[in-house]
Amino acid sequence: MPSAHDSDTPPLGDRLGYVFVKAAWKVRQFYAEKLSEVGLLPNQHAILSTLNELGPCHQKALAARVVLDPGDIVAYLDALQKARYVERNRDPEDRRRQIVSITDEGRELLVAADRALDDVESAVFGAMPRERRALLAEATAAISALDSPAGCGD
Amino acid sequence: MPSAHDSDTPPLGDRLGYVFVKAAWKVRQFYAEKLSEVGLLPNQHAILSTLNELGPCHQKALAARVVLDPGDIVAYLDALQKARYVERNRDPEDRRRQIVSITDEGRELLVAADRALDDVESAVFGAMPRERRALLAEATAAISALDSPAGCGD
DNA sequence: TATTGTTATACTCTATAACTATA
DNA sequence: TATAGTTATAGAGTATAACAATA
Repeated sequence: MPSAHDSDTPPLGDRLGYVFVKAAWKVRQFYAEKLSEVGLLPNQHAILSTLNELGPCHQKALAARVVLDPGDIVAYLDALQKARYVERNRDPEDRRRQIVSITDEGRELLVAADRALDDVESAVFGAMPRERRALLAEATAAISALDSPAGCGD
Repeated sequence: MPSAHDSDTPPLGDRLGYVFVKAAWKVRQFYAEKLSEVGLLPNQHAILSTLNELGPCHQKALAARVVLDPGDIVAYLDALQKARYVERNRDPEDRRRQIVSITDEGRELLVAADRALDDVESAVFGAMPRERRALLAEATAAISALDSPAGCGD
């Protein structure tokens, strides 16, 4: 079998990491589709949700929390600010900084967005047996906690 | 509490889908970093691996299998062909089509790439007990099998 | 098939302004 | 004060990736 794979080259479907990433990509698409119904990108929802959770905060802290490049958050905030979902105000204590806060309109939109996302979550994960869902949560938490795979950062 | 979230707007970290996607993104970055050591992009590895698994096939079939837009696979194949990792030959039975096949050099590179990915896989998932890994594979497969979340495509 | 263009995302580099510390 | 160094933000530019329209 000249072109068949051997044990050194497993099919992509046999790689747990590959199917894991593929499944997550699908979930993300479901999120994105749902969020587009309320006119939000996933990252914009993450920003609104984080602002609502933390309260007003500096752009840098916000970028760190939502794991966005500080150079990229500007455009997201520009769009959200233009639509009046967030406000930016100079910090009077350090005028280099902007304090970003969610507006009442932003909070309204966030509620609608989260309601929509609840549908996705329950559709994707709600059908699973409880133990399977718990396992998935555990496994993802363990992976998120990895700094860099051991034997990978050499 | 004017800015605190209520039950309608859970923190992002409480959404299983969100942490799932975030963990998978991390895994994908590990893959990408490792693959860059052998000079491959993730999609290029997927192409080589698929060609090795399926044998020579048409670009369209290849694109469908690796879930790439037929209009995007061209550039990946151009690069792989230039580096002699794949060959493109006109199908004698339908000279509009190209038959793509992996070369011996391509297969060598694939072996090296897969060996590198094995390191990532074992670092990320190797710590899990075998049964748990199997369950995780099941859970992700179930998600991948979803067409569109029920109650989502209305 | 291939080309072209658009969008989303991610990263890098540079510029500007404002702060801090020190001579 | 003046100067140097740092920080927060902004903007330009590049790269991967997914997708749409058309040749």
